[in-house]
Amino acid sequence: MNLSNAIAQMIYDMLEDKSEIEIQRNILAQDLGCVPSQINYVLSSRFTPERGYIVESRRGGGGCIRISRISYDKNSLIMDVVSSVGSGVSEATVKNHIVNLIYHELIDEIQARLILSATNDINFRNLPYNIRDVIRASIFKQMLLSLIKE
Amino acid sequence: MNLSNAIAQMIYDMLEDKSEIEIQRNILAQDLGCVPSQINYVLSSRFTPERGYIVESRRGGGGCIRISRISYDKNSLIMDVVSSVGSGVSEATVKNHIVNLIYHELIDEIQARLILSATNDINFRNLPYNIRDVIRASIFKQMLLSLIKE
DNA sequence: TTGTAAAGGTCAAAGAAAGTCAAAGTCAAA
DNA sequence: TTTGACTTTGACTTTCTTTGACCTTTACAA
Repeated sequence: MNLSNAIAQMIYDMLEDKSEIEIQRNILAQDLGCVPSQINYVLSSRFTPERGYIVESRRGGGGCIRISRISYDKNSLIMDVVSSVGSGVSEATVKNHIVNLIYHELIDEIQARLILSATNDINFRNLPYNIRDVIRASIFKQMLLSLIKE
Repeated sequence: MNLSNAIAQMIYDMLEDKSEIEIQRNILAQDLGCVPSQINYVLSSRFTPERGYIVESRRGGGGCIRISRISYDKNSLIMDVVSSVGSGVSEATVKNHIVNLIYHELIDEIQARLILSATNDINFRNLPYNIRDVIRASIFKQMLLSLIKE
């Protein structure tokens, strides 16, 4: 297990029973024996809006980082995801959306697996990269739309 | 016995008592005294959907390859479909399979809609015809396998 | 009012995996 | 003997992580 995953896990744990936590970047980094900017990396790669998190911070003396979970209106979440996906989307971004959709119980594990396997890069092996993301976006959106079709 | 078979055998052995393993490509290659990309060759030639395997991976520091095996007996009908789909499949054929799978209650309505929208030709409109069926076949098989994973 | 220390932010380079692809090699069957 | 499927190899690519140098913002004391 790499460092970033460990840090992420620690933050997930802290968010277990609260919907919002405040951390001090330098202190957390010191506890973990890592460089402070690593915390930023973890936050920007894992605690994204796609996954349903908001990250805010305040600099200067007494500064801190606040991480909170967003709660969505369920009915419009899927449409929000559809419209936030542009003409192309990476595999990693799809994964982020899926994490959030599962969290909000809009899809179950099996449906998540179906979407992930349909959008997996393995299916596009022999296509040029710029086209892969376009096809993936189309598939992802079609699948999401099929979920709300009545 | 050639190298590829030896590698495959080693992986089969590791999967003997677990249904899922994680390996590190470079380490395995080093243990075996082969080039890392040989592992990819073995995986893509032998650990295929038709044979009931799902292969996933993560790059970068701490990256790894996860190989999971599907149990044949439980869902032999789905596996039959997977292996009857060749390297390419038409939209119409997918539909026929779906009807059949629903009839046998192996998938529900929502799952059927997900599969149909993922394999819909609309997603492949800017691809040449000969490629469409290949991509569709890959997606269809990956999705079916994901249903019986675990 | 201003200077300074104490936060956090940004970015790019280096490192650490895995993936791709095509050329070359092997070998058995026609 | 040729052909074609399968295998082996290695150069190059893509993705993700780690690190550190430098930047910006803020609170507070002088």
